[in-house]
Order: sequence, then C-alpha cells, then structure tokens
Amino acid sequence: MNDSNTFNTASSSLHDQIVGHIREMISSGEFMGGQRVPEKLLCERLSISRTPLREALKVLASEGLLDLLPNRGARIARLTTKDVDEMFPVMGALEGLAGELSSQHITDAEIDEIRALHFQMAAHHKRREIREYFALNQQIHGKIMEATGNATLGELYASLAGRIRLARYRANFSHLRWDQAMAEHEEILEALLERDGPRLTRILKTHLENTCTSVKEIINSGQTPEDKSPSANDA
Amino acid sequence: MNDSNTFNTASSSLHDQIVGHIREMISSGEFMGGQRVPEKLLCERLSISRTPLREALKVLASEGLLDLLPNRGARIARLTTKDVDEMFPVMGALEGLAGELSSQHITDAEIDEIRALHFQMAAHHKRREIREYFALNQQIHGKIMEATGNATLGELYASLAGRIRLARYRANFSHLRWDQAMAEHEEILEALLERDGPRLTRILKTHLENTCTSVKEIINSGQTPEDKSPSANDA
DNA sequence: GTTTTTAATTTTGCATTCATTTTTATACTT
DNA sequence: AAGTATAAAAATGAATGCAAAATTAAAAAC
Repeated sequence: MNDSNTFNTASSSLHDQIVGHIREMISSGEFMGGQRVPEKLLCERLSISRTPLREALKVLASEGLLDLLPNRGARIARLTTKDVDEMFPVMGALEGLAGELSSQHITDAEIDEIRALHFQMAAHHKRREIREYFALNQQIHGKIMEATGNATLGELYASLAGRIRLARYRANFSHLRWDQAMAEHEEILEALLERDGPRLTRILKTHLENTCTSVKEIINSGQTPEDKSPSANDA
Repeated sequence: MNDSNTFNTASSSLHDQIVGHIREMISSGEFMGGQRVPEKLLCERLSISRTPLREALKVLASEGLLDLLPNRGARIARLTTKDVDEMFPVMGALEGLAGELSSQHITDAEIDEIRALHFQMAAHHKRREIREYFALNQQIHGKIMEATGNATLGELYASLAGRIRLARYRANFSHLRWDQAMAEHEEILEALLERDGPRLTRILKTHLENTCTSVKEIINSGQTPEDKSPSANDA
C-alpha cells in the first residue's frame, strides 16, 4: 500500500521477483561489465524456464542494465565515461528538484530517520567500512527522494542510480574523496534540518558533481567491474 | 546510426517493432485508459504468438504505459491528476536542463531545422489543424532534446512525454490555451536563436507549467481518453 | 605450422502446449 | 424472481519444442 515504489505489486509476482533478483545480481557486481550472460546460466541459477527469464531480460535491457544483441544474447551493460557524463547532469537535475521538494514536504519523523541513517553512516565511515557506508549512503539519498512525495521522481532517480551503481560498487575510491563525500553529507543533513531548499539543492548538486568525477576516474583507471578481460586472472 | 534513440538497434529486431507498434497504438489513443487489452487481441492484430507479445507487454508496463495485474492481464494505464502533478515537475527539471545544454551545443543546422518545424507548426496552428500541430510540436521538443547531445536525457524525457501523451492526445484543449502555447513557442524559438540558455530554460518551464494545468483540466473535465465507461456510447 | 573451410554443438527467437486462475454462463436454492 | 453455487469457457503464467542463427570444434588446404 505504502510502497512509493514502481508499478509492481510489491514482489508478489514471480516476474518482479526475477527482475529484482537479476537486478541485484548485476548491481552487486556479480557480473562484469561487457560480460555475456547466457540464458541457460540464469535459468539454472533461478530455477525457472526461459520464458519468464526472457521477459525479465527485456525489462532489464529497457532499463539500461543489459544490452540485448539480436541473436547474440544479453551482455551486462558497460558504462562508458560518455554514459556517466550524460547521466550525472540528469541526476543533478533530478536531485536538484528533490532538494526543493523534500524541503517543502519532509516531516519531522522523516528528518529524524535520515539523521539516524546519517550517524550510522558516519560511524561506518570512521571505521572505513565501505560496504556498509555505501548501503547507508544509498538509503539516505533514497529517503530524500521519498520525502519529496513524488514517486515518479524517485523511480527515475533510482533507475539512473542503479545504472551508476554498476561502476561504483566495490570500487573503493580514494580516502580523500571519501572524506570529502562525508563532509558533504554533513552539510546535506544541515540543510535538511533547516529545510533550506536552495541550499540543499546546491549541496546535492555539488556532491553529485564530485561523485561524477570520482566515478569517471574509477572507470578510467583500469580495473573496474566494467572490465571483463579474464587475462587479469592468469598466473 | 544517428538515432539518438533508445537502447534498441533501430527497429531491426522484431521485439522492438512490437514494442513500438503497441506503444503507438496506445499513445495514438486507439485504446482508452483503464481498458483491458487481452493478449489474444494483440496477437491477432500483430500476427505474432503470445511469447514475444508478452515480452513487449512487460517492457511497456515497466515504462508505465500499461498496468499488469497478476493473472488478470494488461490494462491501459490510467493517468490520474496525481500522476500528472508528479510528472510535470520532473519534466520541468529535464527540460530546464535541456534548455541549458542545447543552448551550449546546438548547431546552426539544428536551429534551422527547428525553425523550419516551428513555421510549419505555426501554419497548422493558424489553420486549426490540431493533429498536425501536435505532431510538429512533439518533433520540436524532441529536436531540442537531441540538440543537448545527451541521449540519456532525451530517453527519460521521451518516456515521460509518452505517458503524458495518453491524456493529451485528441483532447482538443481550449483555443485560448492553444494560442498561448503558440506564443510560448515563438519565444522558445527566439531564445534558441540567441542561444540564451537561461531564457530558454525559463520559457520551457513556463510552457510546461501551463501545459500541466491544461492537461489536468482535460483529465478532470470528463471525457478523456482516460474514461473507459462504455455508457457514453449508449443511445 | 598456420590459415581457411566445413561440420557439430550450442544458443537464441518464437510457436505451441499444459496447468492454473479468472471470468462467464447455467443451474439450483430460498 | 433474486441471489448463490456450480460448471463450462476463456485467459493468463510458465514449460517445452522446433527452426534459425551463432559459436565452437574439427578437418582440410596451403
């Protein structure tokens, strides 16, 4: 009822479960960018037949997480710096809007919730637990989107963020950037507490621009999830 | 090659053709909002079996053009005023970004092209040919998106615009609003000619806000494509 | 020994089939 | 006669089967 999520009826239908499962497999970095994903493999892994699997593949391809080549199956989408350069300005526009809207609509309870997540995240940052940090980070941005009360906005943002996650995941960026990001999050929280829309929009955009630079560096500087070459495993 | 379109490889694959065909059927107003669309009907219409059809339905549902109810088939998505209220601010953010980016990147040739479309559109406006007007209108907005050089932006925008089209199509809004929209387009062209990013962004947003109001009025004031009740056909 | 050609295997695209659920039609109860 | 219960028909969800295309393996030519 209260799922400000997508069209799907929670995860009730098998189809949505499959899509969700594969989406998770992809964005958790289980597959490398550019890697082929034969239908048979996924069928066996999920214990389903090809029909519902293929339906899921089509949907994931339409989201941009997969590339579907005619007669040549599915590949994990490879994120180029061009893609990133395109996506971040769009995310900037969306987060900018979210900054305004959330400042107007956010409740005290929601602010408390985000603050709690923020401090949890800060703790993980201090302990250099990147995995947990990332999870909280995403939750915070998600909560801000939720607080806009605009589900459409949240869905589009989530879709883009999901694609970026491909490159960002387990790519432990520099400690310098990490500290900077944490500092930016402090300011995000401040702006939220003050319900200062323009300031929130500003810092969210800055945060995103810096993240963009960081992601592009990760993509460029070699070994990313985007590299499928098996040569790295040779002895 | 030069299709700044979606992920698909032009319309080469049958799948993309089917998706495109059904998308067209929906947004051309061939079906009413809320109406059930049995698989059998579409299979016969497109002369295909259920397997590729169902793949297409899943994709269209993920785009928000259809609602897929478990075990109860597909319905044409019904656009509520809430949906519209959510979508237009997002489109505003996207068009705002497009205003900036296109002003920076647009070539003289592209401006010429848009100007040509604009004058064609103005002619149809004068002759009150709403169908042709709409087609040109969409082309112009599409060209502006193309001129940003940001395909991701264009895709997201097209997706939202496609959903709105559900409500807008053949809903002949007031002549007053039509004239106003035409005047706004004059200014859009001016701003483009001057490559004045901020001004373009401003007028695009205004244009969109007015369109939003208009669309909501159409939805509220009864007989829209969103009404499926057959009672209107009774004698 | 390397490259090209040909055959075998695998994989994909789509149609068909079967089981389950929903919808419609018919019969029954009150 | 109205409403409920039961049965027939239709529609959906998913597995299987078959033809076409692509990949891999093997054989032949140079």
